Amino acid sequence: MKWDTLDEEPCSLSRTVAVVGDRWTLLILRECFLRVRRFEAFQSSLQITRHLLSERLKKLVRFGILRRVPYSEAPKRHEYILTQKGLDLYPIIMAMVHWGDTHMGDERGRPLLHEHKACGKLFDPVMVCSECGEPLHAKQVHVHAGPGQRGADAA
Amino acid sequence: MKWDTLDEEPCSLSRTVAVVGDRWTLLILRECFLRVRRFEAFQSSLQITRHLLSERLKKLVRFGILRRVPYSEAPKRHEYILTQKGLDLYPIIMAMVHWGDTHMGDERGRPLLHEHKACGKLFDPVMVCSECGEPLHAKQVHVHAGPGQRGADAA
DNA sequence: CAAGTCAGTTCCTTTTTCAGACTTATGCTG
DNA sequence: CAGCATAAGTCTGAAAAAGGAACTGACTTG
Repeated sequence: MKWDTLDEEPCSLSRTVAVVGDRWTLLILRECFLRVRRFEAFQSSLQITRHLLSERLKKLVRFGILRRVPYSEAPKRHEYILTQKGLDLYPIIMAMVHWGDTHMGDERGRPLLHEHKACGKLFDPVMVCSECGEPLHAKQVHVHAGPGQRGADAA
Repeated sequence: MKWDTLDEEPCSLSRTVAVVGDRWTLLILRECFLRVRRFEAFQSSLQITRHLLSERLKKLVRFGILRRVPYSEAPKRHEYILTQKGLDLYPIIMAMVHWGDTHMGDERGRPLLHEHKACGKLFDPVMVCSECGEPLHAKQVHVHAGPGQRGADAA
């Protein structure tokens, strides 16, 4: 597998994996959604090596997930803010959190609870069909080749 | 970071990342959802080295995502089938596919189209609140510490 | 009975990752 | 203004993971 051109594969999953398909990147994104924005803050909360953090942040900026915004001119300093493209990763993160809550829990209960400000309740994320609104299950989905297909790929 | 105990972190995202947080594992799961089940089939469609494939399949079986089921006794052969725990990863995969469709597309259009058998239409997956049914956005969610929290973690 | 298939395993090389020290620019403190 | 702190990196050598390719073993098929 040539990981450097994974984002050009005729498979949307591969293209997403090219961006978020490694452990550190997913953990960095978790921190972003928890409103962490600065290099030192990422580093100390994740205990990631500075070298890798630097590299991963650059990659996320290159892919347009984060924007590097100056917050101080005197000593030039920047923070990393989620773009819309980055914010749109939220369902992926929430789906992973929910799966972890459901299948990897321990006796202490879930680590975090999520409140939906719109309705004021604690909730779980549910994935539904955009057309009929019913919850989706793998076995009820049929896959067709789309216009962007080459041979046979994707999920 | 001690990757070998990531599945015991007080953070549901970390625990999920422990299982699916690498590129090969995600691509293997894609194939599973496309009904690939056998060693040779995974290997030839992904071009993964046999060594890594063997290791990843073992890990997925150990975590209870796949079940190794015999399909021939004479020469002992097995296939790898998604368990319920594995099928429940579907929203993660679909969220990734949808993000790829939306943000990593090229001029040829999307590689695959998904039909919901229940309603018969081509659809996109949408993540909604389990309580009010409205689509979820990162900025409308407030996070509270849950009973399983230690210090401060998770998304 | 030679060749092929399936599901791995073994061995060796190359690439990534890790841990920690070093750098650069600046601000704060006495 | 010397000395320490802070933020955001870069550099380096050792350890771990991934890649490539050949090898094994238990059959099956022509």
